[in-house]
Amino acid sequence: MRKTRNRITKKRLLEEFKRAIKNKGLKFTPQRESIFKEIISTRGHFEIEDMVHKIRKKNIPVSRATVYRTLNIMKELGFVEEVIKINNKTIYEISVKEHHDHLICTSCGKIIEFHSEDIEEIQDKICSEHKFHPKFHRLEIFGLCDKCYKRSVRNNSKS
Amino acid sequence: MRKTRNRITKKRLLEEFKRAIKNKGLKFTPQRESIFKEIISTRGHFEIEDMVHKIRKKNIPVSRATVYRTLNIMKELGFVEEVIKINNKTIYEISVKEHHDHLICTSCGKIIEFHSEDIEEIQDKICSEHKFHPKFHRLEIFGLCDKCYKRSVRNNSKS
DNA sequence: CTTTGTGCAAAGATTTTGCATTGCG
DNA sequence: CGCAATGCAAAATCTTTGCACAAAG
Repeated sequence: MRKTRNRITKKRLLEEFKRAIKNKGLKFTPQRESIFKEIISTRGHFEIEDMVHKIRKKNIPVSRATVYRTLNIMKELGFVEEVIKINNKTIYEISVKEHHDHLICTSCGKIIEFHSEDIEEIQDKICSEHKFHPKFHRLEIFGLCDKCYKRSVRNNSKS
Repeated sequence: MRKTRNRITKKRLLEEFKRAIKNKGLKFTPQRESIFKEIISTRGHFEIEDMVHKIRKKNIPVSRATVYRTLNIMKELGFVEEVIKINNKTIYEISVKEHHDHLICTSCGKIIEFHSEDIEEIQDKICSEHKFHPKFHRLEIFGLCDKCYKRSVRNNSKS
């Protein structure tokens, strides 16, 4: 939904990234550009190996080392927020995109994104109660999507 | 607060773990017992190396391999919920303990735990809207604790 | 041109695994 | 005793780093 708006945002993000890189006296290389684009389009959910291969397919030579180094720069510059690993799968969060949270199916890995203004408000309240200064958050609800849930109910009744 | 109640819970948890292990035809060894205890007492926030050393200090021989293997068993049995890594730091969540969420200071690593019934309720609503069947969730708010926040304000005004 | 970036391969770090031995039940 | 668990060391992963060469500005 709202594809157009999304594309504009991506373009703008890339520009911001370019500016930030240069401001720091660093260089804007094809590698950094394509890595950044990949991260945006995968919304931060990707695996290093895949990213390397995808970028190489676009005829931009890139090494794992460069991906790691670029990710670190992006972290420093604040373009990606945090790195977590869930079962060897690296997940980065893009800071500038509209915030959303995740429903994650532990069976098939499906990720459903959602956003709740109510939750955001409560969080702000909690933070101020604890004198905590939030930068970003991550809310993940793990469970079964409807499909997997139904399958598991079927299987359990057998055992 | 409520230390006593806490200790009872730990003991009960250990009993449950023992039962579950045996039910599966597995063996309840000193290693597994001490690993389980460690996880409970650190509330899932620990590093593998530290755990190995702590347990060895109690004169129970243990290897990293055993810790990893035990963690996998505990995951299968549902005693720990998920494994995430934040900057090379492994965090496990104990499923049975009272649920709580985290405020995590990205500067000093301090973790403040909190619980909000309001958030739980909203989550349930969201899940049912998406036909999602939650098993557990994780809410982490990253930011700066008051101390680090004040320090960063001071430093920024210099640059 | 100068300085930073890149790839490669080696080094580190973390986690898993095969195998001989130990020990719970 | 028998089967599972353990420790060790080797292997498999994942990530970082040193260095020589390439390329952005």
